[in-house]
Amino acid sequence: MNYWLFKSEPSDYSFENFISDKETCWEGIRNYQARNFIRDNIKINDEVLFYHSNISEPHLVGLAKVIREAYPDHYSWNKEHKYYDLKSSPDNPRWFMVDIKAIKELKRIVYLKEIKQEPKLSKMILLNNSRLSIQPVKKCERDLIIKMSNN
DNA sequence: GCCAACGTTGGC
DNA sequence: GCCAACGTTGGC
Repeated sequence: MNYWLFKSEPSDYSFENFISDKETCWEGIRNYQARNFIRDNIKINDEVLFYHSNISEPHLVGLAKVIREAYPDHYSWNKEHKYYDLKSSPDNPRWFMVDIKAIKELKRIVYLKEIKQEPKLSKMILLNNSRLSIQPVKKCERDLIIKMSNN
């Protein structure tokens, strides 16, 4: 099993929204690196750490798991939709998505500030490529974050 | 709201 | 294939 971090702007889609939906498709990824993770690496039952970005105190808020592997992001050929991309089509989809299911809120929110203060987490992509919205997390990193959320 | 970092686009 | 211009992300 692999671990991932998914970012979401809470004004757009918060973990609370996700909990009430129970499940969601992760549409709208329009970055090739993130797309490749979705298409090639994210597998059923992988765990997802849900991150709230672009707010005053960015933080990890909850856990989810993957319930459906890559399939074409059909919003990409919907002209009405904000995620429309004219170079994507049903015959030749450029963008993909997965479905995830909410597991639970973390017992306690873990702030970006705390992650920055923990030397063992200094290699996290979160701290080194702040723009990647889907990123792999090492098991040891994930375990430490869970431990922090339990304290 | 600002702006640094960085990915993408497109002219050459 | 280079690289300037541009757009977006996301921390602050």
